Amino acid sequence: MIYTLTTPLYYVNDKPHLGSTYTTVACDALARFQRLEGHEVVFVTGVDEHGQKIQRTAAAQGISPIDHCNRVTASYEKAWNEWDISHDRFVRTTSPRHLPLVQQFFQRCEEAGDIRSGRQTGWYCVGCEEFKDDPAEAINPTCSIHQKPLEWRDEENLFFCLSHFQEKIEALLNQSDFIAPASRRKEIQNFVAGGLRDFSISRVNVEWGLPVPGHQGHTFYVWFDALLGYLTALLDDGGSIDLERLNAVGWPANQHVIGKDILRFHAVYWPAMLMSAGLPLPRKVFGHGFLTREGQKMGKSIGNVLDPEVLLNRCGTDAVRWYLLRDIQFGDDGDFQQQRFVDLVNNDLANTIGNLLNRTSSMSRKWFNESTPIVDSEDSDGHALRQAAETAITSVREAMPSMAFQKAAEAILQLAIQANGYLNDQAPWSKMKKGGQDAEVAVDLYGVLESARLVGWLLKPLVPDLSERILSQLNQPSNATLWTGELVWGGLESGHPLPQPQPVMQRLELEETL
RNA sequence: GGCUCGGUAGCUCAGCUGGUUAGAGCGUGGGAUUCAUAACCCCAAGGUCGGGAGUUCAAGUCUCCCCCGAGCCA
Repeated sequence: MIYTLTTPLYYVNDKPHLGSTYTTVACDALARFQRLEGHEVVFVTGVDEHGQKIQRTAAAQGISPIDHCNRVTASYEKAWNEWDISHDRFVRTTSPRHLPLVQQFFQRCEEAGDIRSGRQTGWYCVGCEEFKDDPAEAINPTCSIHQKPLEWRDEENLFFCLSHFQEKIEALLNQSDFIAPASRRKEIQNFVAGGLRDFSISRVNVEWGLPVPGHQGHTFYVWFDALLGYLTALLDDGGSIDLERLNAVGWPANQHVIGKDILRFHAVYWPAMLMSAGLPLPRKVFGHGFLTREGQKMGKSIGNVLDPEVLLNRCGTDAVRWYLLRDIQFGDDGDFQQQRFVDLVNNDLANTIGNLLNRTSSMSRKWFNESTPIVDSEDSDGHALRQAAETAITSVREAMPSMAFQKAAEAILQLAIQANGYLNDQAPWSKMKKGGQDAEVAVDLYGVLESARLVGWLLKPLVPDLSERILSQLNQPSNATLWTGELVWGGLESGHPLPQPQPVMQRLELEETL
């Protein structure tokens, strides 16, 4: 049973910004979790490269569209590589494999009687690649999103008969778990209730697009072509491009993770297209929120854009991943606040977790021959921290599948906090001073080290690098592909050598504003 | 203009189907401790739950009106 997960296919207008990084990191955490749980995962990401906007952006730079695409796409690949994203597929809509898939899909829709031609006249925004509803007699209307003048169009287009799917789409949206988070459902339902209108899926005079078979001069509308990239990605396993193969390679997707702005395309247009082509529907569409910065929308005009590359180079993946996943309720809008970012990373990662490991490992080495203490299984099994550890494990496993990263992170932190508290209560350093209580101290430290080992494993999907450093500090192999066998109390070996402790997480000291 | 989602401690937010003195984390102040990354632990101050009216024995939690913010559609 394959677990298929997708990010949006990002539009290659510019290099990745913080928003696309956020989405991708979140998907990465989920993908890693599902793999550790034993699922065969296909994690898809990629880029959407067609459309008039790309054509014009390239022209403005005096380069060909494909050169522009190659350049921007390379920046995505580089970024995901640096962020250590564990995607299985990276699809490009300019890939030669994509064209036959789009044409096959289109033919199915055409044969199903869901394609018609029609005249489309009206004001068009190239930025949105959409016709607007401004009245025909409007003089110099502008797009409210892009603040750019609309262009008058009068052309023959092919239309997808979305109107044929009114009832079916309504029924789909009535399923309580199709759109997540639930708070976004009504907006889409109301949109659909207003009556679905056919939408055009081809353009004339846009050369930078895939040709529509049997319709000279038409290229596919970017959205039609882009959504199909998900299918191309799945078929990109060395086999043939054949829609019949889809269910063997991971379709339907378990989850499309997207920004809330493109929820309509994924929850309405896309399912209808799939229905027309006789293909199964994705199980869930998750529309997450947007990030602001210090309470303000990020934008070039305000000049407050936070570049993920700067963030990465200055602070590292762990810090940023942790902050984004732990502090922002995935689904809701979130605000990036630098001071809070620094505070949380230092408190949670460096102090609570890092220092816990550091202090305990240091004690254990000092008093138990540079190793973990030797305890018998009875003492280990009945350890005071065992319950806390098992609670944390259960919570993480419950929270992660629904992308409740915040809950998972809190559960892990809770275990570390309890272990720190336990140490302070037991005060092994005092016992050692008094003498004669080595056996008791051994049990105390074993339980804390074991908790740290579990924290290390539980952090793996969220902050994989830090996880590895924690486990290696405990002299544990971290290369297991499954964590089922690891997430069991008592896994830490008695009398196991411990390396000289090194801080696993540096405190962030940011003097400057990033 | 219609619709959707928010408005709870300085900050970010939890508060399910209405029910004891409204919670957490961060920040701030104080204390304790020394194993540790000036760390960890404990304690404290701090809120008329956007405003108003209503339903109820009882409302942050339900109804209506208004104000503010974000977004979707016009």
